Amino acid sequence: MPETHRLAGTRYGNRPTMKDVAARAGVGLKTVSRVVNGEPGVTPETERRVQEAIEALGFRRNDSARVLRKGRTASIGLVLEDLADPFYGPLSRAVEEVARAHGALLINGSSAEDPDREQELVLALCARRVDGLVVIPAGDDHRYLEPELKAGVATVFVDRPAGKIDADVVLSDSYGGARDGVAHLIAHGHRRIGFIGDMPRIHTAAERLRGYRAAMEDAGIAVEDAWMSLGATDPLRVRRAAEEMLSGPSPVTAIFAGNNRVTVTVIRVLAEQPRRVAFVGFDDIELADLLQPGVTVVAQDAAALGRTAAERLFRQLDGSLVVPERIELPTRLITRGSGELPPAD
Amino acid sequence: MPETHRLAGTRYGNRPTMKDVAARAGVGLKTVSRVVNGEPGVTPETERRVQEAIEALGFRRNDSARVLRKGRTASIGLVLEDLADPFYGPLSRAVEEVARAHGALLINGSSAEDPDREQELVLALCARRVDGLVVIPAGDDHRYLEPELKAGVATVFVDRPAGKIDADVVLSDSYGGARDGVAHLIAHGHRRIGFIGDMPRIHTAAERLRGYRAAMEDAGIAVEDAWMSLGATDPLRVRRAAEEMLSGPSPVTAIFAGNNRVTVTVIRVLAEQPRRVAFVGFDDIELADLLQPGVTVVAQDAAALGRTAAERLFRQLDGSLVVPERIELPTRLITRGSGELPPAD
DNA sequence: TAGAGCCTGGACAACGTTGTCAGAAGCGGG
DNA sequence: CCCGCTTCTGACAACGTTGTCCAGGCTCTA
Repeated sequence: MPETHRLAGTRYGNRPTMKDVAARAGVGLKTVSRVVNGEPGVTPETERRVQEAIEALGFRRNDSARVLRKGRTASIGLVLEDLADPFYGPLSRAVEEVARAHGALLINGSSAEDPDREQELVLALCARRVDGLVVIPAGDDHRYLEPELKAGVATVFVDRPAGKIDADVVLSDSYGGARDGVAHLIAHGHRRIGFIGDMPRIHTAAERLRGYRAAMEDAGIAVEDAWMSLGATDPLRVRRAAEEMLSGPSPVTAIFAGNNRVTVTVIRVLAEQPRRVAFVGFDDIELADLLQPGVTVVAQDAAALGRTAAERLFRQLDGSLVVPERIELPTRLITRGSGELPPAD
Repeated sequence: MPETHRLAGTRYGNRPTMKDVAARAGVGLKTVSRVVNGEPGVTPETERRVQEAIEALGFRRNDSARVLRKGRTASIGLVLEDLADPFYGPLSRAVEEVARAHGALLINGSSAEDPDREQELVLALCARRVDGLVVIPAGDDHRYLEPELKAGVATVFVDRPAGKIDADVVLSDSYGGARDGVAHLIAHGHRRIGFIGDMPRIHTAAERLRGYRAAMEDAGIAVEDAWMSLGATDPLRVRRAAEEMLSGPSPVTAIFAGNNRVTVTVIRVLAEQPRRVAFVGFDDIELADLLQPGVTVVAQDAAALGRTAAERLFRQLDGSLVVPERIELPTRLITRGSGELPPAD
């Protein structure tokens, strides 16, 4: 009575299993398995009968059972900060493409920059036995991953290095990029340059700050505290920070922004200013070329970050990689106008 | 000999199981299960011993086995068109938040607007026994999902309706939004208005085209074929289409763009034009307010689409929803300047 | 002190699949 | 006509977890 399936009544219907298919096709369980997996040694006639039964019952192999038996899940996990951030979209997509090329699915989650949530997510992924992990870390202590690494879970950190463990990491050259960006402003005559960035506990933020300081020092400029705002993340605080450094006793004539979110807010503030203030931002943003003036940025290639990380991940899984490495991708200064404005004081 | 674990030598190390933990803690298998799941009936002293063993071995529960036993995976699948598209980032994030609130993980994939790839992804997700699916369909025939629906896989379609099956769907009011946007241009004196949109086989594209036609008809304007470009997706073709309708025998004085990608390209083209051409785009874009002139758009709330869909999904899983419904979310016309320019001919 | 009842812990089966292995059937050659 | 070989098929165990059920030890009361 095939109807019992629908009548069984549990809200979550009983799905047909290979056993059901076998019964319907009048063959053995293993034969169904063979057909489903395209293994050789099945007569065309038998295969047809099995296919028919599969079709009729709407059978789909239960991958949980398969994974349990085989050990590999053909899925990888991606933990990032915020899927909605335009910087992570292309990165995520690049990871997905590589995963797809290797027949793997992508499970992903946003840590919202919260170390606990990061750990929770990563461990949940490990419990699902993902074959590998791509992590954009929020925290700075990843020793909780030691058992996983030992167990052979491939792991690559992206955008920021892992904390207190030895693991692969793929980064953009935040320090060099920021230094070049600030040096660019200095080369155009600026000396009072503001820096607005994220909390220095975030590696990239710290590196970009370091790049800013290095460029200033190289030029022999003493940085004033009032020129730096660290940890301003939400638009309101960024706005306030920008307005303050533009109106203090020694107002800045140029601003360097530490990431894309800061950039969009600062651009808004600058658009309201009576005088032209030079600007360079870290991360490219869409339509930057169409603004007046065009926005000069230090661009990093988010897709390349994701692709590089994912490829490394699968090379770990191949067994062709053993020693963790640190890969740093270059950034690119794109001049569009805002960074080439002269000081206006 | 606990060392055998490390020595075992299979590249994919043997992970400790509950059995190993039980042996080490000197308790029964089920007791470990109880501790791991926080079930009652374990002495604090026993629990401590078990926890210690878990810690020492780096044990993580194998969720594949758990799923196999329990039937639910606590994960949902999201199939969309392109994770890298800024429209889908917030949508995806919203789905994730709702999933998280329900203790579920999110698996997602991009169909790249390819129906076969959509089906492949969806079926892979079903094989993993996701509890539910949020699908932004690429194809127009979803009968392949019938067995899944029957089996109780909660399913919600977003942004575009399902094809040939009866399922929940959450949409933006593409027709109404486009009609309003075009009517807005007409109200500002335009009569020769161009439309550049995606392939009409995509539901939203067809609806927006329908809205355009409706607005034109309402105003008694006969639409010329040269004013419409359908299926131009890549920047080059969009550019060509825009340039053609701006230079023909009866050049348009305004353009309506069918989605965000078309919008950014058209804006570039218009910026190069000697005369001012009015513009309204479907979908809001970042920094639209800072361009000269500001970009008038018909905005849809991507996060709300995702949230609504996901909430409906979990209500299906609760069992509180039975009858598929079609929910249409309103759009909002945001005037910023480009849509209020008068005709310049 | 015996009996009732509770609390803790463990043995065992089951979930749906795949790997192993052995049996059955078909076929050709001696 | 029988043997041996190949080709196809199926029985069975195992993967790691959880649900069921029972046993043993304890406390409490009469």
